[in-house]
Amino acid sequence: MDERSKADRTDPRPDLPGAVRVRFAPSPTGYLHIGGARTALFNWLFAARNGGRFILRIEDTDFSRKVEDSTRQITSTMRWLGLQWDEGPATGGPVGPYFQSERLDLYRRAADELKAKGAAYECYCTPEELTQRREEARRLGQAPRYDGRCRRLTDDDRRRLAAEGRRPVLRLKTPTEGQTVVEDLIRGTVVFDNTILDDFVLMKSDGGPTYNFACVVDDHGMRMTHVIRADEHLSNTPKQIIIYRAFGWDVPAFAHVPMILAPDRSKLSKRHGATSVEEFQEAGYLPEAIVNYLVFLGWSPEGGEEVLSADELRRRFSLDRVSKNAAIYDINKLTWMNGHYIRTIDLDRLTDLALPFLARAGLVGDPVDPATRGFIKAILAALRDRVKTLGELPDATVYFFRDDYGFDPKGVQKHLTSPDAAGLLDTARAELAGLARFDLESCEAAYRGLIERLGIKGGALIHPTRVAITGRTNGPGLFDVMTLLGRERTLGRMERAAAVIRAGGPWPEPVALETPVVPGVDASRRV
RNA sequence: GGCCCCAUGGUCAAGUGGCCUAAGACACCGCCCUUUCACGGCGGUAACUCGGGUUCGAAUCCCGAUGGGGUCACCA
Repeated sequence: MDERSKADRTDPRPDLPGAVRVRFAPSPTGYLHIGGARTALFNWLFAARNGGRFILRIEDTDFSRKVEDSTRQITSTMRWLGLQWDEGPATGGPVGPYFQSERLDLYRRAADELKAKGAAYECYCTPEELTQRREEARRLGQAPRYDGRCRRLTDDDRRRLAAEGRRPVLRLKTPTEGQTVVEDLIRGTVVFDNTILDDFVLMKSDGGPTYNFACVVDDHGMRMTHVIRADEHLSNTPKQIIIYRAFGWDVPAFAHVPMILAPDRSKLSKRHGATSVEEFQEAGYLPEAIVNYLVFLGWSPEGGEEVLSADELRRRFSLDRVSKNAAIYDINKLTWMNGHYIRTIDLDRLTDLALPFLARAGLVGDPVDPATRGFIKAILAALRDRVKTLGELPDATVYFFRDDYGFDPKGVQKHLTSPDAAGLLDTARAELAGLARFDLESCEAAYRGLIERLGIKGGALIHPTRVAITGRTNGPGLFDVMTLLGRERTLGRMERAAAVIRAGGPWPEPVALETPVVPGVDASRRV
């Protein structure tokens, strides 16, 4: 039993701010994985809830080439989500550097310390030899473990082997009996038999640390009080605890959060479609929706609420309400939640968020002039509860920006083919033309009056008009659309439609827009 | 395969021995609202993996089986 891994342990470094210190330690793979984002979120929330600090550390010991770009990508996405770190890249902090690639001397010194203590030793076995022995063990049905033969090397042996040109690795002398116990804040007590461990590698022959070693040296060096990470690391934990013990260091508290799985219950990977938050960002999901959705994947509040703001979350998050079972992420629910945020956030903010999507589709300039911005804001007010992602905006709004919008064949068929449709449009157009003011109330009053006089159903006039001026059968209320378009464009479109009806077609095809599509996202939503 | 974790509806989940003839949300179906599509409202279909225990009583505790997942590198 390790008493030191209890949650209520004291701060090992009172001189550092925050009693609680947690970290998110991604490797720079080029994007922020959805699972990583949730791990980061849980850490961030835990720190906030406990008045602690959230540290970002980049685990780039094996990603020499594109570290900078990847880091930029990850940090910018984290900022976009609102997960600001207290210490880390760009912000710095008292226990940096926050890139593992810049901490090599720290690992080397730590390695020397273990070697001096006799807790670790050099091993000159080559990868080829090890692979060979592993295969042989497998063939004999034995566990492929390193046999510890280099533990017994003499100084002469080492000189000789080095003279052969062999570069050694550093291995830890692991206990051959007993048990290592992980007191996990989420899983409870987890016991591992030490016999399953072999003398694993701490430092590679190129002088770099292995993951487990770097992780321990850094978590200790950065004074982490809690290590909150994905479940897949649970089986690494006994190794890490043994490293802490070899140094004589305090062990932090561990909390292994359940994994996020793909719909087929396997580990989330690229073949499942969208796996990075950047992809969702591009498809028009809002950060608050992603955060809200992600936190509910594995955590639930005491009340039955489903929608909580980040501030609320920061006040209420707790590790003891994190569930133990892996969760499958459901794009449907995320999309629903996104729709919820689209229709409830501040309209000006929604407008700002929408702008880039419209610009990318070529519907508006970038930047937009104030008048256009106002126009877009008004459109959004009428349209916001009809879209679930920002990515749908270009298609849903084309006809406000262009006159070459296409006509839905079914809509035309249904509402613009009857012989008197053209006449009806003409009559209505004349009515609208005579209006003193072209506002929502006047338009509606005019139409209601006309409908009454003609003795027809509202839809008989409203539907044809809608298809004529928008090309489609759905959208905001007709009078909203009319006033948004203005008198001139409304009347012009009605006149043009009447002409096409009389000519018997043809009706323009829908224009092609560049709409960002996330693989796997759109497909599964279109049910 | 060894080791470890997990197991309530299609999905996320509440539930910590009696309040469970098991909440809520998404999705789905129906109805209502309505000029369309949405939004919203109302209602419905749908679950405690199985087998043993413990107990007066088990979704809740224990054991086993089954299933799913993770992990077993000089990757992180």
